[in-house]
Amino acid sequence: MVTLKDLAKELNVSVSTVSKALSDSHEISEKTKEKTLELAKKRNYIPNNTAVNLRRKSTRTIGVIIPNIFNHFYTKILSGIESEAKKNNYKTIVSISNETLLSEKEGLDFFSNGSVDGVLLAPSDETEKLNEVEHFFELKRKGIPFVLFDRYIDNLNVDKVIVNDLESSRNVIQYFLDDGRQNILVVSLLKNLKIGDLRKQGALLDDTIDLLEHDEEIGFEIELREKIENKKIDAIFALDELSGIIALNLIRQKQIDIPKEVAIISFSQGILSKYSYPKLSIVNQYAKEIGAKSVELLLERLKDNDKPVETKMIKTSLEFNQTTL
Amino acid sequence: MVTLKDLAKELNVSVSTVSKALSDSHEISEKTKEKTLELAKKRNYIPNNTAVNLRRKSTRTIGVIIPNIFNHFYTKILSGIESEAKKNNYKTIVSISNETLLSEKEGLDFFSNGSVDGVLLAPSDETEKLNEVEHFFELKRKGIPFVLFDRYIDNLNVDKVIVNDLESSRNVIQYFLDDGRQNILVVSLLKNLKIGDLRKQGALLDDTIDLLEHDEEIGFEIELREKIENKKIDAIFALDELSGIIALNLIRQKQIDIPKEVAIISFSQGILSKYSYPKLSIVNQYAKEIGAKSVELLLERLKDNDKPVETKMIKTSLEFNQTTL
DNA sequence: ATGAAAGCGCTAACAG
DNA sequence: CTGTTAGCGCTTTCAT
Repeated sequence: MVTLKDLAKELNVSVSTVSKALSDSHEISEKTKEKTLELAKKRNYIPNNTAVNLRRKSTRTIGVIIPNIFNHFYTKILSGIESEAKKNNYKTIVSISNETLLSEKEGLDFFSNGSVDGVLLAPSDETEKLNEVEHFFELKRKGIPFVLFDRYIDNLNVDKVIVNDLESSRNVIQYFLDDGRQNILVVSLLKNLKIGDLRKQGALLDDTIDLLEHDEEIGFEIELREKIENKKIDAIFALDELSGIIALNLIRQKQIDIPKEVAIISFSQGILSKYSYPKLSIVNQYAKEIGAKSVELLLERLKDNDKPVETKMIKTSLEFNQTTL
Repeated sequence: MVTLKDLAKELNVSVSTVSKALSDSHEISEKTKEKTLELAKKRNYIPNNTAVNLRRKSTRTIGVIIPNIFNHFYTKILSGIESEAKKNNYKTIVSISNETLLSEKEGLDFFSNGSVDGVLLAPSDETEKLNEVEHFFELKRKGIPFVLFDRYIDNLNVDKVIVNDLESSRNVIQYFLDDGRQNILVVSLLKNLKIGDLRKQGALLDDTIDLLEHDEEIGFEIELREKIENKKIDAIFALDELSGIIALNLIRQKQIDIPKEVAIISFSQGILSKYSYPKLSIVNQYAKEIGAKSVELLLERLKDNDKPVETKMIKTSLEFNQTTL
């Protein structure tokens, strides 16, 4: 590894001269700058990031804790975070909690030790279910700037980016009703998740609406099959993509006509629903925006730690597809 | 931020005593250790990672450059990398190249400045197509340990983890032939990609086998539709998941019986094919293993930079599904 | 225009 | 058992 010292020695100048020359300081003569630049290039000099960070007391890096990397929704958020961060000359470092509380805590510990300037975080399933939130409060106590996205935690007074789930759900149901559909079934694989709560609340607009929720795919499919066989249903609203796809496939398997006999709409972020046949109509969540907004909020917080806490809401949109509606 | 110095002052001992006490050194008395630990906890002391890294000249961090985070194959690899790294007490930092040469280079630059101990890298589409590989050789010249995975680069003498694409393809075709299928169509959306080359090579076992490749979904679908209408086909082998799904949906749309009239097998990593209807039969690529093996190779390289370069091959497996075969 | 020196927070060799 | 000191590589203030 070649350091400033090495260059200085070879150029017969001091370390500080080299440092200034490389950062194009006006204090240094053009001639010296030239020579220095040339040698730096020749020797493949790269500033040691660790040393720079230590000196600057900033890393220009954002830590991201994400529950699940197999969920297209989160990869899209991640991609939004990445590009917004890059735009602002920040790097991103990702820790995947795999929906476990332990991993989430480990990730936070790692991020708390000066590796990053701030943290973007979506709590894991487990964290939500156990409602174990002490580590978030501790993070705050430690004074580490962070932004919560997608999922939320009660009473935690930090910057947040959320989605208008409740309202979106209402809109979907209203759409079905306006379309003359009377026997609506709401399905979900989000049992016990806070995020599911809001969607559910919005969906159960009146008591004619039936609900089937489960926390596991196989069981869900079995129960759904029964429901479809035993009950008249003319519309299905899936609160998550997976239950939407499973419902779609089941309906097709039963040779039930979509959308004439049963219409389907699902919360989704695109990948499974895009390549399903027929294509699902979806409630699009603009995951990229969620990521970008989170970065934005964090950078503002980094600039001014005293500014009042903010909550940004990202609106969903209904994306109709005539083959399922 | 609370530092060793702060603790030392408050405890009326030297910085080094505190440092040693916190790392449970045998040189320090139990009493001092206790007191120190207590205060550290009370003051929420966290060692500054940047300083530790600078001092140790190691970051215990692996940099990963991945072409595409929306591809389930890569997220699976990433997950394999993450857990294997964690197991070895290494952290992971991810840079997404979005299949562009520029991003890939930027990622490498960032990783070259001491932020990571070594790099895991899958070249982007663009890099492969342009065959622009100078930056890899430069990385090697800089002496940064790295491992190539999934995609490969000619003449680049580094550790590699690859998949036995060629052989797998041959096996699939052989399976079709043994099954009495005569009119096999090979489809692909991997046009111009090296990885596609090997699969193609293996698939075009004899000249009765027809090929349709494209680099874009819409065009692919149009041509495929024509093919299916004009030609007798009793088996389709898709060299990538997307073309597989598109073919599947098209066949279903045409009311052609699967698998009686047409059988389908596709290269895949699970997500789209798992939730397709009917489920696709696939060539599974064991993406997690690819990730884990890459980490393994890198850690070995980190330990001994002089050990001979290695290439690990991860074997695929055929996963049959009676509804498509 | 250049250099000396201090210091970011930590570890570790060495001294006491 | 504890402390002193040097130094990781860099930036920056303050001489010169």
